[in-house]
Amino acid sequence: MDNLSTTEENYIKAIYHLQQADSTVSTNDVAAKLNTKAASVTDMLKRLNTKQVLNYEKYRGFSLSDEGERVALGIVRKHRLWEFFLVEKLQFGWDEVHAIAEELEHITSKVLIERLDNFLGNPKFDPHGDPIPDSNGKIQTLPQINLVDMPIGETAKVSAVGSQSTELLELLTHKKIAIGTPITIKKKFSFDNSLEIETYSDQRFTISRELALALFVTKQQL
Amino acid sequence: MDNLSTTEENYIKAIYHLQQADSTVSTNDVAAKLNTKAASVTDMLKRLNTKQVLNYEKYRGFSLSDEGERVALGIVRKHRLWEFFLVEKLQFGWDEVHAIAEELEHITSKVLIERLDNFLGNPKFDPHGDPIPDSNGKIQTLPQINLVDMPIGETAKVSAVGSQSTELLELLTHKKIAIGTPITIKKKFSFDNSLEIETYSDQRFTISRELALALFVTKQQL
DNA sequence: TAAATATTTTAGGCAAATCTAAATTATTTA
DNA sequence: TAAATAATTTAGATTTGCCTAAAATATTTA
Ligand SMILES: [Mn+2]
Ligand SMILES: [Mn+2]
Ligand SMILES: [Mn+2]
Ligand SMILES: [Mn+2]
Repeated sequence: MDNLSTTEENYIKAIYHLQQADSTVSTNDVAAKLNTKAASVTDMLKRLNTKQVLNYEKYRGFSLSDEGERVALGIVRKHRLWEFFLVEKLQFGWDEVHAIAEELEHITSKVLIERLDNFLGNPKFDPHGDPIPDSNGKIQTLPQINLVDMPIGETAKVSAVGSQSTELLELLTHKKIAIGTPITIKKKFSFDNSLEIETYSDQRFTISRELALALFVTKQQL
Repeated sequence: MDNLSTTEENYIKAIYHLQQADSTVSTNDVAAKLNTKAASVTDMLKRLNTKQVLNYEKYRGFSLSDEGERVALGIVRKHRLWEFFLVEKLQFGWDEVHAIAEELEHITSKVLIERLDNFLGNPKFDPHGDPIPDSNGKIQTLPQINLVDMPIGETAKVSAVGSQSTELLELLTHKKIAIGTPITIKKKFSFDNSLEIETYSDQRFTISRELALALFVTKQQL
């Protein structure tokens, strides 16, 4: 059920992520995500169907098989563990690691990834707050909500970011907000939908709606 | 001068290593090293010639261009740094790392390898004792000799091994010999060409000619 | 040096992954 | 519901990397 090419793995992962966001995924969705053409996607869908990782009926749609999902989770696991390594051990910024992890996720050694996991202390979340599947493909999901949906007076910890852009990282670094930072909503201004928040006892300031939309929080401990 | 495929990189590295061992390299040599066929090698030689990494004239021979050598040293650098990482940080045995490094050496990020180098403490030699080229492609060569060529009474440190087999590793582990271990030649037996050696003050024993041939030593400090 | 042998290259073909353009099928809209 | 539009698939090419068999060239040997 293995011996998949890097290209096939990238398709499987793309379909997995698209399915997470919206259970019905189209040929065009995949083409857009992978910067390729619909005709190329159709070719690949037929191959993935033959390889049993996809259930595909032409013109009717497709979805990952159980085996396909297992494969996808394995790639996601590798991607996120490598991202964690790059940020924690090699001092990369979270905005720099995605492209590198996109290559590292295809290194095939099974034992390598298990040892890397141990070396890193078996992290449960990557630098963007996304959960790292365990070796069985189990994902520890956090009950997280968008910061704009949190009621006034409540406190929760930043658990994930909705974007990996350099611009967001720059802003968060400047405001000393990171994954794990506790945030309390102090006030909401309806004029521009900005929010007044408190991070530590002495840190109280206003953030834009755009920024709040890019932050997810949870009351669970990370 | 970049955008080389993994396959092209593997050919360049193979030609580099073959040139190190013997300055004239044949099509068949490359085919043997890469487990492929002479006709495939010829195809690739033409492509590498077009890409300026190889000087090639049909039926007359070929050799890496300066640019080709630069590329080769970059791949060797990545290969050996990753091997060092696998052994030092992830507790792999030296006999397990080659295949994994064979994949990792093709990860493209320039900054990744520089940060990895720093993270590892800028090692000069890989787990097999082979020198790691610096970021400019400079190699720190040690004046090393084969253990069988060392005179009686002299002491030197193990600097490299001539094989990466599990069998050799098992034997060296059992005899407590590693890269850096000082060895003194005590006696040579002409009957079977075995050698009596001393490692630490209280460790004195005989090794076979086969084992001695697999060990290289240097008087310089590692 | 001429024949035998070995090496290298060419010819022709195949599979993976991609593309554009055209055809087919599904969905929307009037 | 029929036409228009959108989505998907097919047809036919291209590039990379590889193969086998045959041809060309180089080297060795008698
Ligand atoms: Mn990828
Ligand atoms: Mn991530
Ligand atoms: Mn390789
Ligand atoms: Mn090595």
